Amino acid sequence: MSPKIIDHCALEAREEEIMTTALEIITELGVAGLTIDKVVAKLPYSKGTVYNHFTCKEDLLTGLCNRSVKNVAALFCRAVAFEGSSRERILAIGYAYMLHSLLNPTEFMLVISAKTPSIREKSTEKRQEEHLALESKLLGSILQIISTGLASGELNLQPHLSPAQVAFSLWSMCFGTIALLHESLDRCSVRTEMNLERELINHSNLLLDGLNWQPYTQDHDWTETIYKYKTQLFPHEVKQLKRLQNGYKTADLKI
Amino acid sequence: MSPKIIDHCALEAREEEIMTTALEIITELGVAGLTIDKVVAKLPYSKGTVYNHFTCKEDLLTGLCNRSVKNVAALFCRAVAFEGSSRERILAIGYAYMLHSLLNPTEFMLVISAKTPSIREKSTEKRQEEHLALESKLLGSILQIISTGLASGELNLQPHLSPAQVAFSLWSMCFGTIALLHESLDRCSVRTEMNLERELINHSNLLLDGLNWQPYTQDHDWTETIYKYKTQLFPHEVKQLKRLQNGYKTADLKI
DNA sequence: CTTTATTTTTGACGCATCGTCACATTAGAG
DNA sequence: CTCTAATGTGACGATGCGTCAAAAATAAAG
Repeated sequence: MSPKIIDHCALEAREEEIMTTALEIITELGVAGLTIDKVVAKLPYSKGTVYNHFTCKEDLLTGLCNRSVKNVAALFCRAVAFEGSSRERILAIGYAYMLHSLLNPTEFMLVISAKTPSIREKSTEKRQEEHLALESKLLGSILQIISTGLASGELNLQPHLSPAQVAFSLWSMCFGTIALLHESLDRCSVRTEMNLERELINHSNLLLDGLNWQPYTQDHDWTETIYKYKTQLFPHEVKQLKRLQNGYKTADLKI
Repeated sequence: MSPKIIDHCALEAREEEIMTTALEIITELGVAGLTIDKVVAKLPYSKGTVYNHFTCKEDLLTGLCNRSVKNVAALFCRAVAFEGSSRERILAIGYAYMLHSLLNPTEFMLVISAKTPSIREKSTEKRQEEHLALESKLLGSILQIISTGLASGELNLQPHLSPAQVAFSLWSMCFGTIALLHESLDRCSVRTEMNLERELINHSNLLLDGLNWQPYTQDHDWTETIYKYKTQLFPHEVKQLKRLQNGYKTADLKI
């Protein structure tokens, strides 16, 4: 009677494998170069099997995007646990977001792509919901820091602002800054002169000063805080990033 | 000798016609539903002619995006000319951006789409450059207001911040806020409760307070300023928006 | 071991869309 | 009217998507 029932674990592993292969192709050929046929060609499975996991190309892209957001969420959790003032921890969130975007430029771009109607329109309801849930998790980390800031008195909200609104401001600020500066990596424009790390910290500090989140920018040595992020909070990621950037440099010299 | 030589004006008019048709299709069927064949079918020209104007679908999308940015630039120019303090004028920029995004949701989405690698990768160098030039124009309007703010003493930049950096912060803040809240139009999530106008004003005010751009949020009646935007600066656009929203409501009721 | 019922995989196929290119059309100069 | 070069046309090959009927795989029952 009872026939082959596939291990749920094995299924998930394969889904992971498909996504990894897709990401390789995207990194190599760009999002536009991604083709289900190419994915299948690189994989020991057939097209039908891939379509058992993802209903269409767009669904696959949303899946990749979600995997990326999961990684961001993990970084955010570490930022929440940073030993320091609440303002140091909220700044660490932005720093984590930035690190992630620099370490995984392809995946970060996917997050933007996935917000695009042409992709949203076609991907599964299920994966859409997963995406929203993951984003809520991100906001959750931010809200957590906000509430400890409120509790400690370092942050005093003006009456017309709710924690959710503040969390949203912080998030959209990070998103906008990173999204717009990311392009400068391979394009020349007004933004070329800009440095993502510096701009993000500046922009964050402006907003946090505006919120009256203490200590103010001028009352604290933020360089030192950032040094702590680099050495204590995200040492592994920073090392990886340096290796990546040196790799690029060497590659450029060879040309 | 000299054969049929097409009027430069006529050429441009036709390009405009193609873009308008494409936009109609996108509004109706979404970006994913856009097909060159569909555009051609709606047009009295053939496919070859369309391909004389745009090298591929993506190039057409970038063209549409640029047309949209041109309209934003026009609104920004009006914001710059607003009679009021420099802070009122810089806030008007964000308000203009928001109005545009609400009035032309399809086109605003296109701006995000056009930043997507899959589209950028394929569109013409020429149109890419045009896009950057247009963005510089937007930043130019912002910079103009910043410099009058500096001249009047209402804005005092901290030494580590350049006007360009401030302009960039303002731009990315607007972009991020609008981009992330725009989705709420047709999706339910944490953000549903949020109101784009209120959030954008809040977020702008936080940032401007952080910059010490006077008058501060609590020292001025911003409700009145926004009333002026609505009645004096962008009366036509606001009226159009109200009509649009009423239209939606009526349409909903019919279902 | 064979049978059977059921799940899973397969890849050829039909369909849609893309972008091209050889040919047709057009408008003015001779 | 004829010739010429710019412009327009749409049939065509190529590519990629998503499906589905058939094949393979699996595990319990006989």
